[in-house]
Amino acid sequence: MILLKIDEQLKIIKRGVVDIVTEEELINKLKSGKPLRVKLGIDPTATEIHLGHTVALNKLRQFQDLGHKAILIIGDWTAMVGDPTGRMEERPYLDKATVLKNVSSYKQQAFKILDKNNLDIVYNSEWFNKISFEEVLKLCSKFTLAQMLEHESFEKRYKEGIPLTLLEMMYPIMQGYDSVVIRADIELGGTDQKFNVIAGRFLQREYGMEPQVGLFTPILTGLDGKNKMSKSLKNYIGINDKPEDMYGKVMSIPDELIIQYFELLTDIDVEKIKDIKREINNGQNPMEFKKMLAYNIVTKYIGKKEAEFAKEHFQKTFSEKEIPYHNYKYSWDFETDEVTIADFLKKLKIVESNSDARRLVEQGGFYINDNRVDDFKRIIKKSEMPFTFRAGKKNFGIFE
RNA sequence: GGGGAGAUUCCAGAGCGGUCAAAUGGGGCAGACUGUAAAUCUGUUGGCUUAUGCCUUCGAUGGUUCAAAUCCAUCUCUCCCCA
Repeated sequence: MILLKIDEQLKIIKRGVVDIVTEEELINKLKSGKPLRVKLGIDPTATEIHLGHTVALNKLRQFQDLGHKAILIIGDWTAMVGDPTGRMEERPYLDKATVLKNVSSYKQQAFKILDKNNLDIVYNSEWFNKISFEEVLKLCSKFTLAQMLEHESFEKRYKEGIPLTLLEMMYPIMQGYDSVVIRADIELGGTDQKFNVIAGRFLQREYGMEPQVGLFTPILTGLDGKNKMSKSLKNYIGINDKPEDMYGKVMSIPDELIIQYFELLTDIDVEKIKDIKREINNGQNPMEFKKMLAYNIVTKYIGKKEAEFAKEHFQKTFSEKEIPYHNYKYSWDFETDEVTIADFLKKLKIVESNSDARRLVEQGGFYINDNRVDDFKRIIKKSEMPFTFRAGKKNFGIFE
């Protein structure tokens, strides 16, 4: 693989990157002409990768395409500890079985973005299972409390009197040690990873290595337009989402996020994105661009055919107010031929309790065959099939 | 090791013997409006065969009382100050 010229590489590398520590070191590393070892760590704390994760994954892919060596660290060990970054409370300690379960699905999802060929996948349990306590102490001796408190999350928690354990403070050290073990030249991460990445630089230096360069991508804002995209806040778009859901979720983002999403989640040319920005500012309906964005994202992560489908689905559902019941087919799966609304909704996992169901009905959010149901005591009969139902805005389907 | 403060429903945070399923705000959900945007407004937000009824909930366990989130004891956890 022949590497591109340095300035051409830099142009690609720097797209969507908000900070480099340091650019000068990066250039020097590129000048060596050798493929660089580019590290990205992901902790399998949940089963699903969402678009927030893909920002850095995309960047890693770009390095692969440039001929560098991608090293994906699966933090099966660090996942148990949990990254305390940005957290105001201790994360529940994940058990090994859960983590292992997450690992396999993570890998499958990561391959949607990464090139399998030029990729090393390593688990940090490989070294953390073996590390001696002596070595751990040695690592700890490199850091002072004051250094740790430079970490904003730690300082904040400390100052506000919120519990902060030593275990959590070990996290940056562990992540840094990963870089030492795999001899990373570059580490990718969101800006929130700065402290952890810099800890890696620090440790590498202590171990007599040239420090890695930190390359930071912005944090993708979630669907609520306020917080970072995360599973726990339920403001995410999953990489395994159904095409129509992915499309729909993109359509539901606040307008202010459109440009950010274009920049971080699509391969659309930077100049083109600037044009879009200008047009929106000139009063063009942002919805049109949002549709384009949604189409692009679905195409990229799922496929063109699915994107077409999702687009049509959206058009029908929301623009023409025709609810596509037929896309969600159900068969009569109840124990009896007659069920109450509460049982119906509980079985479909739309509500969790009878009270919940009652509320939904009382508030006018339940429809059968497009007729609002006011009577909570109404019985749904198998003989009514086929019929359509709708509960709130997001849940609907047809029984046939 | 010593002293002090605290643990409340999804979150923050009131309540400090009955009127407490527990104020208020945030979040969630539903409705109106709309571009499944934002903003706004309204309702709702423990559970139960809807009942001015019952059950479970205010860190845990025991106790006092006709009655406890509220008082007492012990325990667990957290924060602060001093060593």
